[in-house]
Amino acid sequence: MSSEVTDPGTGPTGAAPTLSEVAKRAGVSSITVSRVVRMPDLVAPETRARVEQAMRDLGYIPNLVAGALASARTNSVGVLVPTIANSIFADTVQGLSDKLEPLGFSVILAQSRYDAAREDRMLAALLSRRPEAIIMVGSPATEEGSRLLRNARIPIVETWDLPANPIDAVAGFDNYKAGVAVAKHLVAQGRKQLAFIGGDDPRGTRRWFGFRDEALANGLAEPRRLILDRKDSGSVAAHARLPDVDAVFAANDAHAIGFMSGLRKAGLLRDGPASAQPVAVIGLGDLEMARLISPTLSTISVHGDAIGRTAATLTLERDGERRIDLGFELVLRDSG
Amino acid sequence: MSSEVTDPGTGPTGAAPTLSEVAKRAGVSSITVSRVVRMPDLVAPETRARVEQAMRDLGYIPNLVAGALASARTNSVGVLVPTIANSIFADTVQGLSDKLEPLGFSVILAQSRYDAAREDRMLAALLSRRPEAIIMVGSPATEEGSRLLRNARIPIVETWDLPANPIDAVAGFDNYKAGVAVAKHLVAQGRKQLAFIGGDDPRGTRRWFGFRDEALANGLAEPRRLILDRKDSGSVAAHARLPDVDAVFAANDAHAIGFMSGLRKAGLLRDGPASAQPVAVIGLGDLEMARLISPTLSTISVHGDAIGRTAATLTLERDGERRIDLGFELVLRDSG
DNA sequence: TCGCCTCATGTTAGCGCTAACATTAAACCA
DNA sequence: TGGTTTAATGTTAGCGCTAACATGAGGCGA
Repeated sequence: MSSEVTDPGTGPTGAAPTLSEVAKRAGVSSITVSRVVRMPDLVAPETRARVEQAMRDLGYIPNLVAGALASARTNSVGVLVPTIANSIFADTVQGLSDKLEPLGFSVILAQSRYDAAREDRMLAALLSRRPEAIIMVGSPATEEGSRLLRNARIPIVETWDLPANPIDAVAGFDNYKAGVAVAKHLVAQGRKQLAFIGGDDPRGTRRWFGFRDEALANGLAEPRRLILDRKDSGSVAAHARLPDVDAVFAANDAHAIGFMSGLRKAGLLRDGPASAQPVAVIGLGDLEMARLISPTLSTISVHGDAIGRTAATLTLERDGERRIDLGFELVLRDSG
Repeated sequence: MSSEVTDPGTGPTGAAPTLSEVAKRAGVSSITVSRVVRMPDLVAPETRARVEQAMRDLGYIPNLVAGALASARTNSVGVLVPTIANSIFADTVQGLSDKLEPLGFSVILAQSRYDAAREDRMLAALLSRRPEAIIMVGSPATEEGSRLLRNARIPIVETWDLPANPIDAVAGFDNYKAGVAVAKHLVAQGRKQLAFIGGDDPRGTRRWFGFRDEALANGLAEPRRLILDRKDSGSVAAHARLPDVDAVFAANDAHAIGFMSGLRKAGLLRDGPASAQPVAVIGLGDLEMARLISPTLSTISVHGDAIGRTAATLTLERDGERRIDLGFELVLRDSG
């Protein structure tokens, strides 16, 4: 009851208060304070109350850096994405972080910017923080990156694809099949001159291969492939470079919408249904926008947040299936 | 020249190799290895080469957790955003991380999900990792959060707004003025029945006040304010709840585009210029999409990535102006 | 030749915490 | 009653690294 106020708090004078300062103030040993923080059930209620009061008095905030070193558990996961801005990967980061934060894990975020050297640097930087797992979009671009991850002896989750020889766990979908599905649909619609626009990153390329192979398998001419620079704002101009095509698969919704904008300028966009479109456009990602614009965008819907949540689960559970195919859906609307 | 291969690498057998294992293999003391990692210039070239070889042999990855504890420098910054998915805050995170990663800082990311209690928990979680600075969107929602940050004695950067009494530094713009600018423009266009749609978070509310005050100051009726749930997919339905309005300011581009979709269904959207629109629509954020859809979206353009970069600079430089107004621009296109 | 400086490397102690193993007192039981 | 369990707390050592302060060898000017 009587709190022995020997010192009214070191206050925000000097450095942050430590466990042992709290311990001294509460008249217990530091390990008892540590227990109050981590396993309060092991401490008698009165002692606990005294310690909690001391923590409040001093404004104690546990130092997880020291705790991590002592316990060899950092309670953090490293997350590597190509980019976080304007990208569907943000959904994945949100999904995994929603799952991990309540469990006391922190997310250390790094961006590779689609640059293999930077990716390796970021992987090394992440690993030097000793995360308990690494979740990344795609697979390491270099042998060196792969080696780093293999030697780390922690759960590694590759996402957004289904690599043939994963390092450890996988949560993604089959990008090749996505390309196939789009081509199949366009062929069924009677389209003849197909084209693919998008980047040349591994996943985009896999989509392209599926798209092309299926077109060829159906007796169509080899589709054109337009590799757009990442900054190539929405590929508005792409249409000029693709005369005569009657169907386009864009590697993401932003490119698709940009392309549609080019079509509109050329008078080749209708507000009617897919069958009325001179040029069919299919995107990938299923942004919220896709169903709000006119004509509504047909697209391959992938569950970015589910990928994140699944990846989080895979980092936490070491056993069970380590290769989760979250699939995709071809959502047909008015654009193609 | 002759590398004395006493032990061909502990290999990926047991735990990660430590500084002193590298030291033993290279025949130096651990501090020398530490120097090779951190200040290579202080080490003689031959010694350095020997140490580097040992590091390679063992696959040594420095343990920054231990280094941080010993040096009291974590080389990390905590970043708190309301949400990262589908949000313009992703630009800010990208901006700051692009600036900080090359300097060896890691980004620890946390989401508050617009929840004050979660925000406080996340702030405490971030601080327990002893970041060297905290960058957050907005200001702490609670007194407790504020106190935590004030006591942390590290640079704190509040962004996306210009709070009257910032904790430390600020990089943002005046949300109130943004609302004023939009109302002013709509009034000049001859619009009479204004409405505001968006969330009721602090920044959205500030925009609303500016918007309302300016409308009233111009003799218009008090604008309607429709508070949308965050999940309220694009506010397609909002139009039904706002009959008779002839101008709408949406707190973000997604809401604006959703509202336009509702207008289109109601036959109230033209492909012509702003003057031809029965209902003017202005967004905020200037997503890439804004200029690709039809009609193109008029919007308040804010520089999310510049906010991030500026925030990063403010964490690194303790002196100089600590309140940076990045401004905004009213970008007029065809929607209003 | 001596004192002094510089360069390269080493020694020592400790960052703030936790794992693992005491220790003590009370509770329990046959 | 004495041994054994259980609950509550403490002691000790050390996680892997770095700051701060030695140490020693060689260079160098007078």
